[in-house]
Amino acid sequence: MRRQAGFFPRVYDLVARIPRGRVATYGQIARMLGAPRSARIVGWAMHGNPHGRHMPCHRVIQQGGSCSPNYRVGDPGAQRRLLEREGVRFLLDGRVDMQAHQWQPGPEVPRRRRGE
DNA sequence: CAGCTGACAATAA
DNA sequence: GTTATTGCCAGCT
Repeated sequence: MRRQAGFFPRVYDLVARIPRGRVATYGQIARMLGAPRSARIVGWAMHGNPHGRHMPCHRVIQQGGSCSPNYRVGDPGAQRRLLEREGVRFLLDGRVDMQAHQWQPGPEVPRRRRGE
C-alpha cells in the first residue's frame, strides 16, 4: 500500500514528527515504517534530505545513543549542541540518555515490540 | 544504461 | 557470549 509512496517520504514525515527534546534511532523509525531491515535507508534519507533545516535529522541517532559519526553539518558536535539546546540530556559517555529521551510514538500506539 | 555505495540494524553462525 | 554477513531504497559514478 503506502509502500508505493516511496520510503524516503515516509521517513521524512516520521522524523519531522519527532517532538522537540526527544530523539529516535534509525532502527526505531525503520521499524515504524514496517521495515526493520531498512535502517540504512533511513540514514540515507537524511543524507539526501531535500527539506534541510525542516528535517530534525539531529534528533535521529544511533541505537546506542551516540550521534551519527558521519553527521556532517558544519562542525563536529553540532548535533549534540542542538539536542542539548532542546533539553536533551547527554551522558558522560557522550551518548544521549535514551532511557529518558528516546521518542515513543503517541499513547495511541503503545508498543510495537515484536511478539506481543 | 547498469552497478556500486551509503547517516544502520537485525539475523545467522 | 561475540563476530560476520545480509537486507534495504535511492542517489551517484
